[in-house]
Amino acid sequence: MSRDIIKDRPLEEREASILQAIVHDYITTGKPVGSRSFVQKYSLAVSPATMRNIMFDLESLEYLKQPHTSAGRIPTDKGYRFYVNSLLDTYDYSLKEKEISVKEEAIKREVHLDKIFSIISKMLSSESRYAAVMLTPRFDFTVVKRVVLVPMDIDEILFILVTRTGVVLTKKVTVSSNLTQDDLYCFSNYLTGELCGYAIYEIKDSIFERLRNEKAAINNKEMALDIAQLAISESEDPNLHLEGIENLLKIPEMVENDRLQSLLRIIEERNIIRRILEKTLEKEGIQTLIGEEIDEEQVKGCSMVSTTYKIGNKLVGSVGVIGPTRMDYEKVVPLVDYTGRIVTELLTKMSK
Amino acid sequence: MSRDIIKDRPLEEREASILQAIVHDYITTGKPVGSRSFVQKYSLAVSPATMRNIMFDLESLEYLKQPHTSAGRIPTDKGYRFYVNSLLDTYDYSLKEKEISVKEEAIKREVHLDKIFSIISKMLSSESRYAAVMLTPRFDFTVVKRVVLVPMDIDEILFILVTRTGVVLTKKVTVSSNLTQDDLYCFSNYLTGELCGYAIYEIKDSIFERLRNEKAAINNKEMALDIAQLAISESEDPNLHLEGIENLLKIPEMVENDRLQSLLRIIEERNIIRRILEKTLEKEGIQTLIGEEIDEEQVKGCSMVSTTYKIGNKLVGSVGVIGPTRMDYEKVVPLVDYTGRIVTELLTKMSK
DNA sequence: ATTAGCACTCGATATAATTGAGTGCTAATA
DNA sequence: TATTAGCACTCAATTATATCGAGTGCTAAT
Repeated sequence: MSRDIIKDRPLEEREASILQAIVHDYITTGKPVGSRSFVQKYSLAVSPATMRNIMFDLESLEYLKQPHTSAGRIPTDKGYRFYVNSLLDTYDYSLKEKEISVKEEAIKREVHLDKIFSIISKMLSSESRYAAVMLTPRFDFTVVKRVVLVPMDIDEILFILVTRTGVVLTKKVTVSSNLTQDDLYCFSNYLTGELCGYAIYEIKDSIFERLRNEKAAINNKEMALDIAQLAISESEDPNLHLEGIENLLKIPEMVENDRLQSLLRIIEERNIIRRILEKTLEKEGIQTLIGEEIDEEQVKGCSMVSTTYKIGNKLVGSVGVIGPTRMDYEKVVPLVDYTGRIVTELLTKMSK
Repeated sequence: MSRDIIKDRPLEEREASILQAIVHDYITTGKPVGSRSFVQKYSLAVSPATMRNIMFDLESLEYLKQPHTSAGRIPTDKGYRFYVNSLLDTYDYSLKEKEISVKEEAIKREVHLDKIFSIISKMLSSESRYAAVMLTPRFDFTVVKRVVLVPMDIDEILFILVTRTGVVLTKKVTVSSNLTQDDLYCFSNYLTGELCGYAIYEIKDSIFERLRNEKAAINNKEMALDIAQLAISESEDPNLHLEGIENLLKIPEMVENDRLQSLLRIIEERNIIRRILEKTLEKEGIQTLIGEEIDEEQVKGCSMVSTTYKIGNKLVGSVGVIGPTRMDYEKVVPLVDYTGRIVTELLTKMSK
């Protein structure tokens, strides 16, 4: 073993496996790992002194650190990173399939994406025992399939927009002039004809304008467009789900002193998480952000495991878990991966 | 002043006003109120000794208590109760109108009750700086106004049910046989005709059964009924909104040691709150539950201020605020009252 | 390269001392 | 009779001090 202090070199095999074990131990117990108790606990064939030497090396290489001089070692972000990377290399994702019971039947009949994503997030948070986060697809990107107007009252009509994914937008619109059933039927057909196949954002951006300048074959075209435009205008996308914060309150280290502040900011400033998740959209697949790798001043001592999901071949959102840096990655990583694939499958099936 | 220890007697005027002041002081500062500092702070024309005598009496009467022998006094539940009752007597609810800005425009076009109640709850929690709770009307009680079936795919149709309040239920239903536009139009009329005017629960309970045994004037009546029944079957009412728990995390006394457990239980076991709120439905108007008056073992050190709201003349739900016993009742009571009236107004308007 | 031995560190825990805002009681006063 | 001044007492909170033990780094022997 080289006692030379080199800041960066590949780990020897033994070092690597010991580092793994240390990180694992710390994740499960939460107590700094000391040399003596460690060799004892795992009945290792080395003396505490040797272990100390190894640990010293790992500390020089910045995989471990000591909370204070006379304490055991805990992983640094780099240590966690090493651990997680090994996991990622070796993991067999094909397992785990049955662990979650997705309420597919209920989801199949649901037409509000928000509800669906709520169900998924709740599932993920309760399964992981951390907080689940989910960035939902921008509604603006979904493609219109059909528009239906339904009379509700003498001066109110219901605007229904069905998208290609099966998601439905419904809004009430108040109109001044009296419209007959036939008028509405005619409007519906006109709007469906003109808007079908376009994404919401295209419609907002240019289609409306074009249609207004066009000559149409129906009476009262203006009114039909007014109705549609009003209903679509503020198609809010809250597009961030955050579920199961209560789980984080059960983790002692998250509640302690200043860490609670991090937590509060996460809850309140949802934009922080949104920003983080949006960044993960740049690359497909599972991603882990450990401690300081989360590049937000406000958030300290947290990690995030997330993955992207797709509709067909297009990345549309991501879903993941937020928890303390000392997170059970071994359990969470495959869980998140699995969830991502479920969502992809679900959405893709819907949009066919 | 009678130094006799009588367990219950009406308070003298001075005692009452001092009790008021003590409770108020404790609510704002959170520190036990001591005799010396109290007379000092408010430049009262009595000596600390006199104040001690009065406080002693108030303690004998169980309006105040001492956290420990050599500390100042804090209110008991009975003390808070006295304070709140005086507030209720004297309050001028007519103020406060403009303090909240209700996003009426957005709400008007919203057809999903859940969304509307979400907005209201969020408003209430951010305005009160405590957690808002809201029990929504049972969807089962709402009355059907119209049913519309819309084709979505070759084997999928969209079931839309408009209720008298303007709330819309939408569900996807998969059908085996091919249905034409005309079929659906016919179904829609049939279902509207038969179900209109009935409440969902009636339909579930008996109407379906009756219709199945009846001879109908349309083809494929069975299929129409199947569709409707499937869509309505699990008309979930999550019917409890809980918003702004993060506010409670900012209150030191809620985070401390065991109190956090109460909080966690509130979040996780939503049934607790549901139970409490359901009880408030028995009586119209504002209600306050202080400390132990909340008859749930799990919840300690919390108070709830709630009020009922109506559709027309019928009590349908309640809305309120949960916070620490040391809550700013003076602010919260009229706020909750106002919110309740807003909701009543809103719903009543919708259902006309 | 490994290990035994040993002095040293320092957080955690326990114990004692100090402080200060509070009390109750009593006797004098308005 | 109600109020007040005076005084001894209480006790949580703070500060100071001692002890313990699991941990370390270093050195010399294996």
